[in-house]
Amino acid sequence: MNISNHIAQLILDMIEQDGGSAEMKRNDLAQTIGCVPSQINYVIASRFTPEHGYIVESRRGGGGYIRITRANYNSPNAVVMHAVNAIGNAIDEKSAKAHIVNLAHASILPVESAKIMLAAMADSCYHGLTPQQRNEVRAALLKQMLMQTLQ
Amino acid sequence: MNISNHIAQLILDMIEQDGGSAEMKRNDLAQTIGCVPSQINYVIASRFTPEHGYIVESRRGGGGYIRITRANYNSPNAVVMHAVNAIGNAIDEKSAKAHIVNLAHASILPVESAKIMLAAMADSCYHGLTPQQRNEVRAALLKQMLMQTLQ
DNA sequence: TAGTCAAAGTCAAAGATAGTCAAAGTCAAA
DNA sequence: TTTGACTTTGACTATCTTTGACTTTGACTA
Repeated sequence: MNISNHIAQLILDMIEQDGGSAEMKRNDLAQTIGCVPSQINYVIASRFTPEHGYIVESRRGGGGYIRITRANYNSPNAVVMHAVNAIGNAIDEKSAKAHIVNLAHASILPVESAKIMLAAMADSCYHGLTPQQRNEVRAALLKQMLMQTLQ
Repeated sequence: MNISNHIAQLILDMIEQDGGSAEMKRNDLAQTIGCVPSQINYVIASRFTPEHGYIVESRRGGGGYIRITRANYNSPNAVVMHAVNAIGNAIDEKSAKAHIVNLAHASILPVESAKIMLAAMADSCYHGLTPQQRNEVRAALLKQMLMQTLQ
């Protein structure tokens, strides 16, 4: 068993115990497991992504922490998760908006929420970026926003 | 829990108790908490800014004090427009989130909307961009989303 | 008015965390 | 054997907090 799987399992256990979320100090966790701190980042980046249904927040400095929250996965949420997984790591304005409109149309997203997300998908917001960058940032944003609605 | 959070919580409680404002002696507060006086300044500078919706007044010398007041609002649209104007063409994650939390706290933004916007402000969404680009795109996005809520 | 003391303000250094990135290692499949 | 995906490592960076020396301001008294 490699170390990364071990770390992931520990985090999963913490989330389970804590009823849906886990908060930890990166250095402490690395210490108890016996790995370099940055490996925690690797594990999070590879196994606790929005596609996997997790939201990650963190803070540096004294009192810093990493918090991982699992979106709860009931049936309306499954549709959103499906969309999140379909987005990939880049998406153009039209496709992004189509996803949002679909979810709103299916009454899975409140109209208010959909409007805000639509506003954030407009190409005009991404002035100064290459088309490639735009699409990548847009995908990241859309996924984060959609995940947020599952909280 | 770090000391700064503790100080912030105390101040918040005082404001709550006093119905919107709190007045204190910096040295006394530092004494009771057990920190150096200048840490009070740090907490105020990082958590009780105008962006967070607070007004801070103070006076040195004998009988000196620090007074922190939660700003009160009248016309919701005006407040949003004020925020939009204050954002300028670049903003960092902390300030952006402060604005949103502030508007939500003043019941100008529904919690749902605020959550979505907060998700979109996270630095992690802007992977691959320079700090400058991040702040510019973030500002554009936040303004677009806030404008969207105007009625 | 000048001097003294009692506040609060400023700022930079040190400390405490977490993040990024690229190089090197591992291992299984082609 | 080569290749490529995945993992491990550590040097370097970014951010947030804590501390204390020094400065500025205001009130009061001689």
